[in-house]
Amino acid sequence: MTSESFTIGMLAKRASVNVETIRFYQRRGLLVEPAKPLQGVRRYTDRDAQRVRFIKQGQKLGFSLDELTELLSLEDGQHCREARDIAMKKLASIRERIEGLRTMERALSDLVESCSQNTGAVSCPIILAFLGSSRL
Amino acid sequence: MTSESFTIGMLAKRASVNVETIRFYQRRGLLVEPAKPLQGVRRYTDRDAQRVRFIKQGQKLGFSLDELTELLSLEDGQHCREARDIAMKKLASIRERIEGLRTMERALSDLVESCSQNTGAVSCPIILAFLGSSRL
DNA sequence: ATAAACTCCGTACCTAGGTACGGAGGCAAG
DNA sequence: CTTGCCTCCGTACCTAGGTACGGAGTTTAT
Repeated sequence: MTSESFTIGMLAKRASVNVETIRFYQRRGLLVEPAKPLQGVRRYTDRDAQRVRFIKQGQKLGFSLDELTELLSLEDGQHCREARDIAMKKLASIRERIEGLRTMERALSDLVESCSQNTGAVSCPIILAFLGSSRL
Repeated sequence: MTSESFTIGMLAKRASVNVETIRFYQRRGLLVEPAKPLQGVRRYTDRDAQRVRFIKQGQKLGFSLDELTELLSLEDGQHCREARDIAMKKLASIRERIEGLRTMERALSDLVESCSQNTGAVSCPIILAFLGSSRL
């Protein structure tokens, strides 16, 4: 049922990306550009579509294209330790980002709250907080 | 103690940014470029330094330069409700980002764990998970 | 067989938030 | 009065991850 090979436009459709994205990945070295036949256009296979989906999937998990290039070099599934190391590093950085955002969240929600209690409108606590960098 | 006015280089130093950043903010409309005297160079005051620090402070809280432009228009402290609305929107988007990251964190830590249990190295679960997009 | 649709290829453009460069003029100290 | 920073100004460049454009060749459908 899976067709043998298809054009770049079909590949893009199968992987739910733009044709330009495919070309961009080729330029970035994430995908190999198949040789162009003397007559006709380049042909792609399911493996290419799978690779593009791999990239998109990885991006959803927060991996950069550089990191995905690294992961793709382990494609054969025989480098579990390396893949795990990359994933663990990414996990650590995600946890850091969560912590940073939580700090922002606390500071900001404190500000919003003090703003709500600010009757009379003498001066807005948010503006004050930004101007005086002592807190935050 | 506070000097009356100073040059762009001094302003940059006081606000802990590069001179180019000051100029960039002027181009973006976050800072007003003072008129250039016929003789000599432009002069800046403590208010300018305060404004730059406001921007840097806001960035730390996750505000974009566009949002800070908006906040700076409320500088007089008399628009508490508007400032609070902006802050609340930002708070909501920060909470969304935290949720997204937490989803990534769970998925990745599951992968790392299954990787650790993968003795024999038949095929790496991380690679498999990326290839088959069914899970995640 | 011809028009529509698609591919190929290079290049330019986009957001965000700056950084870097280079020449011309100003300014202050020795 | 000259050496050596500093300012001014425009423009180009950077990362990340693409998107858009345009002309020429190819393929497909009618």
